[in-house]
Amino acid sequence: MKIASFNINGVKARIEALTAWLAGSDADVVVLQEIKSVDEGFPRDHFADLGWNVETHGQKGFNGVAILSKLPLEDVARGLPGDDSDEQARYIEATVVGDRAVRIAGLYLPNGNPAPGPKYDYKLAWMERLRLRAAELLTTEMPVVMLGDYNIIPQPRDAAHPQKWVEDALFRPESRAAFRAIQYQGWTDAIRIRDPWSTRGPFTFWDYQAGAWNKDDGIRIDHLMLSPQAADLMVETGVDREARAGEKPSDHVPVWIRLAA
DNA sequence: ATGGTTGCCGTGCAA
Repeated sequence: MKIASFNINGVKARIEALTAWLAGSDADVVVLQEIKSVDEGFPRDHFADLGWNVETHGQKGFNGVAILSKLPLEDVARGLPGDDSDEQARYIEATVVGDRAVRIAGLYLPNGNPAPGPKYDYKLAWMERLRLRAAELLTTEMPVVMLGDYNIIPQPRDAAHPQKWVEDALFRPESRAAFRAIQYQGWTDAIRIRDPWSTRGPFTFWDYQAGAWNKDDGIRIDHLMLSPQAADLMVETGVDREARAGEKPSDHVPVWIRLAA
């Protein structure tokens, strides 16, 4: 079972690029972030005609997450638990049954800039809710893949120029500590352990501004976090870097994992 | 150091 995450930065603006990438990938399950669409506006029929089951958790104008799956999706849950007053659409879960049942948690973690400030406070509060949900997911002892745009640069080697990010919400100590607090519950950072001694990258995001892609001025903020039961099934993982060079690209590229499930 | 881009929607905001 191949599982991917792709922050597409607008599903309607990206429908051609996304369709082309899906056709060239053999992904079975894809979580999307920043669909920037309400549920009714999502081009559901377009993807259904291509054989995808579609579950969305959308919002007007910004945010919004979705799951596309070739396999049936069961027990779909929308929204991150822990704050009924939170209106932002950033989290969706579902179970995919291949050879094994795998719980998928697709997330779009708040950016948090400018920091400090209310947006940073929201980011950290959201991460505390995610920590609690992640702990619950581990107790199921299922293979769980918790993946998406975390908006966290875990370590200096995850940025081309880490000194540029020291004041940024993606790299501030509190953000990184909150990420570690989740990771050290027992989650495996699939892209990092693919090349554990890398001193630079791989990157998953390059800003549209200032020629960041041409200078390879990237950061690694899209992550695949695996429960122990999922990590045991891991056979391959990758970053589809070439997607950033295509026509009308997203500023993120897909990250993926293949499980023996 | 500064300025640099894109998407949603029809303007300023979010990233």
